[in-house]
Amino acid sequence: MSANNERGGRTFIEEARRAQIIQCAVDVIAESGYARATMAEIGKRAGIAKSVISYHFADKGELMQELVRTAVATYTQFLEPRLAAQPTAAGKICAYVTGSAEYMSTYTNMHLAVLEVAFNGLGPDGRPLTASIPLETHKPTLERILHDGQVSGELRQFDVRVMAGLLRSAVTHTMVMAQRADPDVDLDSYARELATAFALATRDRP
Amino acid sequence: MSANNERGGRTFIEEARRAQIIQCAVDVIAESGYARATMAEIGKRAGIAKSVISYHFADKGELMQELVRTAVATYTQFLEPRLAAQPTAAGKICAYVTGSAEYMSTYTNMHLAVLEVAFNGLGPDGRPLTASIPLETHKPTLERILHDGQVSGELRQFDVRVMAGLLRSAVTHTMVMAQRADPDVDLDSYARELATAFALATRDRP
Amino acid sequence: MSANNERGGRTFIEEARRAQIIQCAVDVIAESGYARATMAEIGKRAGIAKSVISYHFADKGELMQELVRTAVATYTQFLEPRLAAQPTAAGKICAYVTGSAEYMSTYTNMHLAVLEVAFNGLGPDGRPLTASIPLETHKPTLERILHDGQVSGELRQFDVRVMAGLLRSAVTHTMVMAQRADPDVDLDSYARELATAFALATRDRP
Amino acid sequence: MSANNERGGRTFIEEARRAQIIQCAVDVIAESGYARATMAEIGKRAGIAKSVISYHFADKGELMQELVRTAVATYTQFLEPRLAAQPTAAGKICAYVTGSAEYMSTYTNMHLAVLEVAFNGLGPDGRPLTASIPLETHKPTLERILHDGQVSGELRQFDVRVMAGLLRSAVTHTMVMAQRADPDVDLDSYARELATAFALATRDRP
DNA sequence: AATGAATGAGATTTCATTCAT
DNA sequence: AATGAATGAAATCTCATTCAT
Repeated sequence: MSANNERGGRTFIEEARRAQIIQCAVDVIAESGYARATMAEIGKRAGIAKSVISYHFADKGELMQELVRTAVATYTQFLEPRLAAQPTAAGKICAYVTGSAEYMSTYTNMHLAVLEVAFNGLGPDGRPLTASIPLETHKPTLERILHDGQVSGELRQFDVRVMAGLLRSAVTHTMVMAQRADPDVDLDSYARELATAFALATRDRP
Repeated sequence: MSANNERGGRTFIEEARRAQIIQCAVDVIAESGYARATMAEIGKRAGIAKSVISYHFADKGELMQELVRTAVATYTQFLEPRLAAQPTAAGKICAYVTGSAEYMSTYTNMHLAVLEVAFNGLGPDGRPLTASIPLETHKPTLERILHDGQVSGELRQFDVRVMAGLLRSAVTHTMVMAQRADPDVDLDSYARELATAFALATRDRP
Repeated sequence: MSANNERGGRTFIEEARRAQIIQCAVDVIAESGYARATMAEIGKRAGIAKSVISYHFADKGELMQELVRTAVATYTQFLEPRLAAQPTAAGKICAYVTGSAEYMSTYTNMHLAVLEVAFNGLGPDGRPLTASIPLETHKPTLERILHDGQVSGELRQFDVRVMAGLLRSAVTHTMVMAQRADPDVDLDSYARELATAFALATRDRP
Repeated sequence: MSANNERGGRTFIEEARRAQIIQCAVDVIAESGYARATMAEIGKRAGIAKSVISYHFADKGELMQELVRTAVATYTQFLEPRLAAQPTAAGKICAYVTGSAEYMSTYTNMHLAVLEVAFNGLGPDGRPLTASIPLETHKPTLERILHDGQVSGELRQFDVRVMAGLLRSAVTHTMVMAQRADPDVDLDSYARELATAFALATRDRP
């Protein structure tokens, strides 16, 4: 890898391989769980020797880090316009829930994989990173949305951190569990149910 | 272990050892994460050789299974009277959330450990058991409560499975994340905030 | 290994195994060189699985460290009485050279192995330890002997560090090379030749 | 490489590349030790891909062999006129020691590197070459000088192989160790000390 | 002449599990 | 009932080497 690793300056082919490897890692993790996602398994899935992974990523940690980075970027790009399109806080909340469901339908494995990594993966220090970075990604955004809604009088007075946390859980936990329990679940209507619940829980006038 | 394992017929000492080992596993998992909870580490914590664990449990899977069984039983015993004490659906929902917070304060490590196991552990088939048994434990109970509330006209018409799922997530995910982010968080008031949200989201008349 | 590693408190059997493993490592290194002395190779020589080595030593570094420690202690125990028996500086110098030759005949592999480790081994920091500790072991002793000889007027005025260095080299390098070139070399007479040279090079009156 | 490798018939550019690669190998080995001198590292130092090294040298063994050959040739060219300039055996001995010190000051890395290779490198058979070729290079020359000195009556009767070995060690071991211990050591005066010692140890009349 | 990419062999280390005592 | 000792499978990572371009 040598100099390439240091940010920027990567071949087209290299980018393609990295993307392919990340995708295979995503698939293996989503289908078989983090514990089974060994270098050998990922390599087998990609049809390459496991040392090829070592060639393109400094170590397993970097691979997982890149996987998470990719997933978060994809998710954010997916969600942002949908949030921006809604003028009201209620609209944004609904868009967050339904948009996440839509994302989850489109990028199922990626959504599952990033959660697996978040819960099972270890940081560089060897300690579990347990959802530290990835899952908290959108919390600041959510808190701002909720806060603005309270200021404008659209939403009632509640603890924004609690509600933001519940919103995150609804998306990264509730829906994921539902889909795991029944892969054929209709995420769309599931999300609408959740959105209704949040609308009632957050609106100002009872 | 010989014949003893097959349910029943365990010495008093045996039971004590098993309980001790489970407790040590709980502590190690809660403090250091599932990945670090090796047999050696658990044994060290218990002050015994790791082979003693193998002596009392068929394999690591059985240990984890028993850990989960214990935790679920404790949780259920803790929660049941609190639910029974509430005549209304709204009361039961509130009791579920606040009771869980109370449980989480009392049995912090157990609550954390069982989630770690649920997310990271592997089933007998080698596939991740991801929340299969443990997290779904109270879902039927919750669904019944919600359903009864709808029938009696106390609660509005929503999809009980969705709402039950969200309730489970609030307890096993939202609050846990909150505590991880800030170990000094006041779980009591956190739970009250959640309870309010659920009251608004589920009550019949707006 | 657990608690045992922490100094003291080792089983008899464990000590025996450690000694056996060290001895096998010595033999492999002396016969095939440091590069070939892999865990697998050492294990094979000892007739044990390579993981047994890991069981008794924290890592390869600790094994090498113990090997060097053992060798240095053996060498020192061998040499000390021979030095103490000589009252004069000249006698001690001669005893150092001839005693080392005798040691080398008795513990050939150990002498060779410790030099291999010194030159090829890596320290905990990953940098080569190149003879740092082991080879310098007796230099202070030599320097004191030479210094005392100068003070008493028995030896001429020379730089004691240079002469001590040359003495060390004669023993760890000249004789070793000679034996490698011809394994049947008579170390005894070889040492006597060296001793004569040093006597002439150090005595006071020409 | 095709046919070029077989001696002779190398482009000017080819020769330049080979020389550059050898020099970089020398520097890496001297500064970081043999174990760290991987193809990748040497390539990085030279600013070329590691496959370029494979292109110019059959394998790592050939590179090291060429490195040693170059170093020995340089050393010999450096030393020869200094030896020839001295008519007496004593003068040649002194010139050998001081000349080597001068060489070591001028080509520090090369001197260090060739020793590293001699001690750590493996021969074509996979066995360590341990100083076989390189370190013995000048021993015949030294033995002849010593022998001639004895015949002419200038030097006393000693075993020329032993004394030649000690002379080699003084240069390849004693001085190297001294410089490693203290990089600022004054090699010139160090060499003069050694020369005096050898003069006393070898001259005929006490 | 040069190189990026790929590869496979091999080294170290971890860990659940087994076994004789 | 307990344990120290041993084991083998598996995982990660390194490195010299090869090959198509």
